[in-house]
Amino acid sequence: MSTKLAKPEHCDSCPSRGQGIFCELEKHALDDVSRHKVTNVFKKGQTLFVEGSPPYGLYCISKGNIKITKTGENGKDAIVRVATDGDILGHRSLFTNQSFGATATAIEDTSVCFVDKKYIMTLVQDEPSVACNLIQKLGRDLGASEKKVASFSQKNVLERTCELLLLLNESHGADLEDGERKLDIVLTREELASMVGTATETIIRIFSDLKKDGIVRQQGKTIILTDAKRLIEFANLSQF
Amino acid sequence: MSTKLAKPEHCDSCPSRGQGIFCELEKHALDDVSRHKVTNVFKKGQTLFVEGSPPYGLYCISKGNIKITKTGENGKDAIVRVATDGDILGHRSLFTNQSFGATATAIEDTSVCFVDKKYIMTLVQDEPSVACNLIQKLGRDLGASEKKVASFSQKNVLERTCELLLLLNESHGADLEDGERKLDIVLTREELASMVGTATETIIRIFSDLKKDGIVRQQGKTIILTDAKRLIEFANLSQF
DNA sequence: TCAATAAACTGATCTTGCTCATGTCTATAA
DNA sequence: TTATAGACATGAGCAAGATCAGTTTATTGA
Repeated sequence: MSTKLAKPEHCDSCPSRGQGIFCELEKHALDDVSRHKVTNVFKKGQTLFVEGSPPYGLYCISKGNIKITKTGENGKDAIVRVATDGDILGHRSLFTNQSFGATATAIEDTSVCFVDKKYIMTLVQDEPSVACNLIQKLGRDLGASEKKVASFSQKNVLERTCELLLLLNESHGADLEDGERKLDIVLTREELASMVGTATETIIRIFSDLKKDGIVRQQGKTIILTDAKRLIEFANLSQF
Repeated sequence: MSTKLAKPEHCDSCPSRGQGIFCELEKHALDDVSRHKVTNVFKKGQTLFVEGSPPYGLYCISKGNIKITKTGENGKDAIVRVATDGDILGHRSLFTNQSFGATATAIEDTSVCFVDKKYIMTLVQDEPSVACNLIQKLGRDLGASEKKVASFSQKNVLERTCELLLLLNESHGADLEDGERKLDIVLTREELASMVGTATETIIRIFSDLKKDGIVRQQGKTIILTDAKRLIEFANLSQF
């Protein structure tokens, strides 16, 4: 990881400007947000916060990827969500006055802005657009989560794996020549397994099958979807 | 179902007053909400809305229970959530401008108030307390949903079943003599199965085991938890 | 640059829970 | 009352996927 991550001095120049919850704010209001934030770069593997601890504010991802995990009794982690550019973290716990329900860990070097709890609370009161964007973010997260719950009830591991690849395609996919799609996120087999809710060995087996069938291929650690259409069939999807 | 459900003329006299998103509104503002709502009683089995259709407003449950289901390719339903007194429905789709991601069906005769989309949107803009309560509701729902995702990844069917019973205890439990807890919601084995994400036969087997072990018993259709402590052990829970 | 460690992979075996088949019980309607 | 349907229950066999054990291939770091 030699990518140098800039520490944007102002939200205006944030790589994720336009996607965050502050995107509709007027200039002077955004200036104010800028003054109240602190930017930090979290190295791959570093944790932003840990399950069970109380939230002190809101985390906005400027550039990078963060995994949100819940640890089970057995010690195995479940990745419930991956947050990327423009996504926010800690909002759920912050407004429900609960301690963090999950742990946030950087998957790669990621620059994150932190906004103090007190400030963000008043901002939500004063700026309806921020509240609305927050509601939208939460709504989308909830929708994604409930879809996941349904998948667990109704689909087998292969179907869930293909579904995950399609979701990663939506969030991290980039066009390649030949209509191929490159997933701009590096995940280990273990991480993929704990996103799908299966054993690492099972994910490995499924991936070798998908490679044999010419549906995915790999360029180093990067996954490339060569045949997204067949992936949709495999995932057994209706509405998307 | 001979229970006569009142149609409250004013939100002030709503059985779920104090739990809803309007609970912090001043009298005149609540009067205004009352004027903009329509109350309906949905008979057991009736649907409020169907997966895929567009939302026209917000549903507030006055009294009763509604199941939120997603239907899979196989035709089997997954119950992703049960909404009860004071809960709202349709908020997720309403603010994300998506069509309904799931179907809402009355589990029992339930009285539901409907508030028009346009009105609720302006209300969220004008009344920070409504926005905040909405954020909180969404946050709690998201927390519950992500906990469910983790359970699917990490727990077996028995553990998930016990976890469900404990959740139902939180939301629908009432004290009985001898420290027993009565679950004030009637669910078929099939419904329980689609909440846990397993086959109906499996839930039946697990319930007969739990009965044999003296952990639950039944009074007609009503489930009674006789030994909640052992249920917690069975569910393999850490934080609750 | 080589040792140490982590990640990726493969095969064999075992377990959980699904499916299918069949039967009982209970409620509701004719 | 009996017919019919839906919910509940139980057994047997099977399959998906977990676990365990071992090998190979990348990464890292001193």
